[in-house]
Formats: sequence, structure tokens, C-alpha cells
Amino acid sequence: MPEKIFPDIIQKLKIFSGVPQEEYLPLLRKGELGYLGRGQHLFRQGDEIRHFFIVCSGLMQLYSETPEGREITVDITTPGHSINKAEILMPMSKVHRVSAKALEDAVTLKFPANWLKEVARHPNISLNILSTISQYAHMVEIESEHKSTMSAAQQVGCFLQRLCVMHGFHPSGFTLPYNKALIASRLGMEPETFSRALAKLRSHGIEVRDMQVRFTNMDEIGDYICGQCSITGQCPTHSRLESLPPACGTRPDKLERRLMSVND
Amino acid sequence: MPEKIFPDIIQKLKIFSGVPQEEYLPLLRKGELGYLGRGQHLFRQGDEIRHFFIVCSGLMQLYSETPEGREITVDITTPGHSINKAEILMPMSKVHRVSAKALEDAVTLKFPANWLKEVARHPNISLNILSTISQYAHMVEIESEHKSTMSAAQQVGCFLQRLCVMHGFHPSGFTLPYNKALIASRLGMEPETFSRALAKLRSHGIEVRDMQVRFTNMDEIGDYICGQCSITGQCPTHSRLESLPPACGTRPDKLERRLMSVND
DNA sequence: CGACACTTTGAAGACGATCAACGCCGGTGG
DNA sequence: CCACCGGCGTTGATCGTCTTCAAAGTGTCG
Repeated sequence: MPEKIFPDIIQKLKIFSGVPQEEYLPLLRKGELGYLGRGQHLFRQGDEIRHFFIVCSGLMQLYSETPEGREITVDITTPGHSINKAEILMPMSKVHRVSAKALEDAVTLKFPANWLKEVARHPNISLNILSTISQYAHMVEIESEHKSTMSAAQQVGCFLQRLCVMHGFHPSGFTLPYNKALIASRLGMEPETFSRALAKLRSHGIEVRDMQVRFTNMDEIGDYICGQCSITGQCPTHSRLESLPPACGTRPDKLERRLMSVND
Repeated sequence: MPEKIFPDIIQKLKIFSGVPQEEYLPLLRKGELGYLGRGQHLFRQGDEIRHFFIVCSGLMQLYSETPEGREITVDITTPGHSINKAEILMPMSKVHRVSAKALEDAVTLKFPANWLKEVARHPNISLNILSTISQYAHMVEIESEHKSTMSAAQQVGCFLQRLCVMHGFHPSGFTLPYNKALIASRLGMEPETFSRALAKLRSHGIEVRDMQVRFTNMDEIGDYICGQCSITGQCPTHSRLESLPPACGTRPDKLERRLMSVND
């Protein structure tokens, strides 16, 4: 009876949003609760894909390792999110491309892979899954873009703001939900670079001391995060942070090309 | 009657695979043919999302522009692929995040956005859409990872091999389907960097002269492209290219950490 | 032939990764 | 209670890679 143990989580599952409880509770009950200690793995890169998971409590880190031992954090999931949708629904992948590790004691609901394929035949649920995968793809695309266009400081600034929005924190003061080394790895940079980025951001209205984050210049933080960056409204990052020395200066010829392309 | 004009394309549409023709042809006929000259836009960054497209002929470039006029190529679609699935199925995005431009004269089938939402209620079609979006997300994720772990030369090598597989080219000699500047932009690097990367690759069994690509060392090119890189089989890139000077040397402490983590 | 787009090559500079060292803290054990 | 240790974060110095700027080579097309 997972809905008895984690009522708040279970009621807000995105993949079941809009589906009546009496319809999806029986489906959910087919899941098996699993308990993980901090540092334990849910699965590892290279393991066969057998299960679909919903995280009920605890943070999970999805990461991949290069042959040389470099570790890249692909995603960090919070309770209520699911793991493995995309891999299971992609016909030709049989093996996990990433490892999943508990960053703290965690509880998961585990389903056989086929369960998801069955459930996905349900039109409403299928649309929900489509929507979350699309959203994820969107986010990855944007971050990838940022990686080639923004300096480390800009990326960090953008990330902190997204963090604030997505977790519903208060911009004038919140605590980082995980440590800095992890965030750095999540952003594909070294801890040293991350640290130096924070230093640069202080003069731009983003203050981080220990684990405490504070955005000043609140007037610029409006509806939060633009289409460029993630969701809706105006983007404080792209306006505020552009005064940071950009990763690379603008090449005038590109600017010209852009202006010329207006009238084609 | 699009199926009369582009029979080969229409019969191989991924979103309809496994669905009987008599079922999807009526749906397809609701589409409207559109003709684009080279350089014309299908839509632009910031436009409202109104349509779903299937490319029937011609290459389309999806790209986004930063405020400074830098142009990032997000994707290049070949005939038979669709454009806009993810954006339409993501509830909160109302506006295109990227522009779509014809790289050559092109023909598209155009559907109202709602058409896709309707069609997606069809269980088979919905699974097909899920699968293609998952695959796309997967690819973006991998390339993003590559961006932080591989040198420019390694990325280019990896890309060329994927190109060869995905387009079904013969590894011992094929022609680049689009120019080098475009590939560079696709990989998020400058044309100069791309050019220098090709020079480095020559001593590693990948020869590119003008638009002609030739892989030597064929014995290493097996089933092509590993789970790390994209699809199935063995990955020539990760084995062959690791003798290239890596982007950054391996840090022994990380290697140790990795070896230690084997027994937890 | 000359204009133009594309590619290549060289030289300089900027940025991030790396290496090393230090400060800070919480926990452990004497 | 204090000394020691390991994990974490910061800072400084150095180095490699990619970007940038500049210039020259190649090809196509009018």
C-alpha cells in the first residue's frame, strides 16, 4: 500500500496526473517497495534494463562514467519523479547507459519494465509520459546549448535560478539541496571552476555563502526563466548575466549575418 | 494525396510504423503540402507553435540564436522525419524555442498542432512517438556528455561515424551530406576548430578531403557505435580515438575512486 | 576576370582543467 | 578535552584546448 506510506508523493505523480485515483491505484500497487542506503546503487551502467522506478523518498543521482573514470552527473531526481521511462520505451536499448545511486537513504517503487509499456497504452498516461520526456529532452537540449554559448559563471547563475524555481524556493534565501561538488558535476564542470563562478556571481546579485543562496536585484527576477532557459515568462539570467564577460566576444560578422537574415 | 507524390517517404514514417496504411492514410491526408525555397523559414524562434510538420524532401536546419547573434544548430532533419513533436506535446510551451530553415528546396506536410494530440491517443502511434522522442533525448544527452568529456577531435570522429551509420553510408567512402561549417555548428564548435580536428583525425584512420570521408582501419569498425555513443554493437570511437590526446588527462585520484567503488 | 562562399592555416588570447596547498568543519580516538 | 583525520570548499599558479582574429587558398558562378 504505497499510497498509505507516501500519500503526498503518490497523489502528485506526474505520469498519473488527470487520471482518477481508482484507476491508477491498482496499477501502482503492482509496484514493490525497495529501500536503499546512502551510496547504494539502484542499477549500474551496463546492467540489463529490467525495471521502472518511482522515487518515493531520498535523492537519486544518475551518472555515467567514462572509461577513464571521470564521472558525469546526468540528472538528480527528487521524490515523485520516475527513473527509466525513456530507456524502457526506446526499443533497441537493452542496457543501462547510466548508473543510479542513492545520495541519501531512499525508498523506491519498482515495476517490471513491461508494466510501463502496458500502462503507456492508456491514452492519458501516455500523454503524460510524452509530456515529461519532452520536457526532459527540452531541458537537456537547452543545457547543451548553454554549454557551448555561456561561460561557467553564466551557467551556474542560470542553474541556481532554475533550481530556485523548480523546487519552489524563496529567491531571497534558500539552502542548496545538495553539495557544491555535485552541482559542479551536474553542470559538467570541475569543483574549482564552480567555486570561482560563485565568486564572480557575487557582483551580479547572486550571493552564495556555504549552502545559503540569496538573489538580490529582485526586481529583475520576474516570472522567472524564459523560453530560452526553461519555462515561461522573462529570463533574468539572459538579461542580468550578459554583463558578465561573455565566454567569447561577439563576432561582428555573425551579428551582421543575423541582421541581414531578418529580411529574407 | 501526399502518398502519391512521396510514396517511399510516406511508407516509412516512424510515427506510423506498425499501423496499417488504411488506418493512417486518412489521417495523413489532413496534412497540407508546403513548399520552401532554400533559406526560407518554416518557423522562427519566438513564433507561436501552431503546426506539426513532416519533412517530405530537402534538409531542414533547426537552430537557435543567442541574443548576441551566435547561431547554434540544434538538429538537421532528413526527409521522413517530423518536426515539433516534443514542443507540441509539452503543455506549457507556447512558442518556438528554435527556428527551422530549409537548407535546400524542401517540401513539408503541415498539420494543425491538435492533429498530433489527437493522433497521439492512438496507442500504437503514441508508443512510436514516445520511442522517437526518447531516442532523441538519448542522443542529446550523449552529445552533451561528450561535450564535457571529449576533445574536439574525438567529438568529430564520433559524429562522422554516427553519420555513416545513420545514413547507411559505406564506411570506405562517402560524401558529407552538408557542408563543414554546418557540421561544426551542429557540434557546437567553430569551423576553424572543426577543420583542425579533421587534420588530427587523419593519423587515426579517418580521412576527409573536401566532402569525401573515408574510414581506414576497417577492422576496428565493427557493429558500429556503442551504447555510450548511440545504438548497438561495439564502439569504434571509444576504442580507436582514445589514443588521441584526451581533452584533459586522467586524474589518478578519480581512477582510484572508481576502482574503489567496485566493491560497495 | 572578379566577387563570393567556404575552407584552411597561423598567431594570440581567454577560459576551464589540473595540480597543489590551505582553511574549515565534524567525527573519532586517545 | 584535545589531537588527528578525512571530506569539502576555496584560492593561486600553470597548462592545454578552443575561440578569436587575420590572412590566404580554393572553388563556383555571374
